[in-house]
Amino acid sequence: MLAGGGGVCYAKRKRLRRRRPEDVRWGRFMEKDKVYTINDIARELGVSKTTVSRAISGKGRISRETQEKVFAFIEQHDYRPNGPARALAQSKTYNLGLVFPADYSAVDFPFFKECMNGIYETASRYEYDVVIAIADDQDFSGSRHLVENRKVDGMILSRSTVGNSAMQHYLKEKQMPFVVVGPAEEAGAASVDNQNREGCCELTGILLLKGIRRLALLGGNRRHLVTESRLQGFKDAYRVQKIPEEESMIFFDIENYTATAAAVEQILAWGADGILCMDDFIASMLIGCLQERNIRIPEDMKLASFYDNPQFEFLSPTVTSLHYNTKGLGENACLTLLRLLGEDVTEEEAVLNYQVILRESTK
Amino acid sequence: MLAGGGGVCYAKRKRLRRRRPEDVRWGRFMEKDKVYTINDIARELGVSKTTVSRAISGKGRISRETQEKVFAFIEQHDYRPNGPARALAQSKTYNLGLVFPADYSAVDFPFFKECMNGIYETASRYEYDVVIAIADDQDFSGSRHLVENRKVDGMILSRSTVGNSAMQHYLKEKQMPFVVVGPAEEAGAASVDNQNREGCCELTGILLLKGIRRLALLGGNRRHLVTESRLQGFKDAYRVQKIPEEESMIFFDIENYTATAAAVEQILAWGADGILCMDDFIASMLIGCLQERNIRIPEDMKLASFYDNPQFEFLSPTVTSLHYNTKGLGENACLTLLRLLGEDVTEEEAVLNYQVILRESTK
DNA sequence: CTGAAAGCGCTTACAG
DNA sequence: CTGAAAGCGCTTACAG
Repeated sequence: MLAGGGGVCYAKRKRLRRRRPEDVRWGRFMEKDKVYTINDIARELGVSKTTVSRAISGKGRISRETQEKVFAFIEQHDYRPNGPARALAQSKTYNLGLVFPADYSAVDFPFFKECMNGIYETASRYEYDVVIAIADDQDFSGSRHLVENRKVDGMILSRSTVGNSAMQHYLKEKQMPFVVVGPAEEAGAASVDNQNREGCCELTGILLLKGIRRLALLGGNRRHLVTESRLQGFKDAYRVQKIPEEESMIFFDIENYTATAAAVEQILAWGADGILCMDDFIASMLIGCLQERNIRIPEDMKLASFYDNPQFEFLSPTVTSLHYNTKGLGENACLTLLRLLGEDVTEEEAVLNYQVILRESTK
Repeated sequence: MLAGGGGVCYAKRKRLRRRRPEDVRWGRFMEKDKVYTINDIARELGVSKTTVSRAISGKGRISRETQEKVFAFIEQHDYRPNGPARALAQSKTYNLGLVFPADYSAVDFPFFKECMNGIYETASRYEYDVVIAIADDQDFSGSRHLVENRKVDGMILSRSTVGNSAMQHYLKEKQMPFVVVGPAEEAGAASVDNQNREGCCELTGILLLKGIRRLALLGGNRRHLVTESRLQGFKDAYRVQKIPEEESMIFFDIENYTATAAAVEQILAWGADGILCMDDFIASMLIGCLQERNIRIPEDMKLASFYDNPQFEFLSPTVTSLHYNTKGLGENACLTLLRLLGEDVTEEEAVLNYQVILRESTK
């Protein structure tokens, strides 16, 4: 509602003549819930807007007294700086871009959810907002829009794929700071990662120690770099325990039931007694597939997986899996980016450890 | 890289003296990849920036010839308007806020993912970006930040809960346009919803027609309005088929395994021959719970669910469930909001139908 | 159809 | 420690 404005509503205002100084003085456009500008504060307090700005930002010398006066006013009238104005003056939006891959499956979502939560919370703590984009290697126009229209100060790429280099290259060329979650493609690019290789090595090692003799590995999309890291970890375990790799069988790109069933066929013919799945989605397809063939888990076949998706916690049998600190991963990605942006980040990084959770499927 | 600037890098620029007109004339700060402003275009083309602005926006009269000249230049130099500057001048950010609930469980994620995709794609089509917030009824400070710092033009609340009225009330008072996904709390607030009541009525009806005599309903969080809608649909089906409600048994707030097990106890004692779950998460816990007791599905107990989460597609038994057009829901939410913002939305809304997918669990 | 000018609400070198 | 002034890159009523 406008006081004295004659029923003029917000949405229509742009059709009116431009608001003029005298209108403000006369209170013609004063709303009940006035939105203060730095000018209003300066006027009311009898100081210059330079001073107000300094009090708020804390940059430059300012007397304690003046600063407190400004703070009191701000507090009382719930003043907040106008984002776009600040962004224009500082060439800084206080926005972070978060890029999701277009092709992630529903099962990856808990990963992205956790990651997003970590990023969001951390960004908020530093007064940044996060704007999203969805992109894949063929089309990252959404991300390009964010950089070209100067809507963000930096970006977080939430999954690195083998073919992602075009986008990373682009960002580097545009001098847009970015960090990638997972191994980075572009030389010198910042990245955060949880220890996929080490974790997979540990999990594989445990399976081997449990006496599994013929272990199969069901991998996901080979273009996802995480797949490669885990493969390395798998091989590491064989090396450490001096077991020849011939006693393993490896599959990739297991992304649907058909692929799973085909792999199972071979795995059974080969005589495996254990299967390691690179993610919970594969594990869930696998369980269905094995049950169909009346193969008992863990009696006939041991099973282990990654991610430790809470959705599969209640299935029977429960699946031994590797648990990551995904939220911490997001937090660290954000902290890393904030540092690139010149923020004074003093808080400690989250520790990105992993732990193997043993359940029925490997009993 | 800067031409003639002496190895000065972008990040350090703010420590340098302010860039002056003569620097630009002398090319002192010209980067290889110059970022053009509307002023540059005007100068190069020998027109005023007013004209350039008009050519770009298409507002006001402008000669075809001039417009084409401007377009050509823009195209060639890949000019994009500076977002913050435009936002400041127009009091319009071209950002939409998307509010996620803080408490959604992993199983809800496919829902939010689909919804988000729909929103993102639609927003992009209208040149809007989407910035996220995470909020619950107790704390919506993140959303408040978005409105108070004028970072968004409108908001989409991605789930309506019973206690959500505080936030909706706040938005209304601040005159921030918003639309809620699901039934709206605040009178007169815009909302989009898929037909939960109708869908649940249909699914329930099918179960009853299949000869299930004692049907139990396992509901989710009662504070989520979707729970209420589905309950109504459930009751509708009984009414339609003139079956007394005594032949049903209803539970709410089934959010963990303990609650599920407790409900199952009662359900079995009661002698149910069918169970309808309000979401896939409940269904997955239920399957585990029933298998533990060696109760066969569908022989001993029929089962049906909602959402049709692809993650559960490969489990055995496969579960009969209701499939929604969640992405369309997001699209429509976005279209509705864009209309509230005065955008000229001509495209048609997605149709939000639902369909029952029959699977093994009700055979 | 086009342009000069004022304005959006901030920040920041510069000069007291 | 404080302020006047210029600037960030757009838009838009107004006057040709």
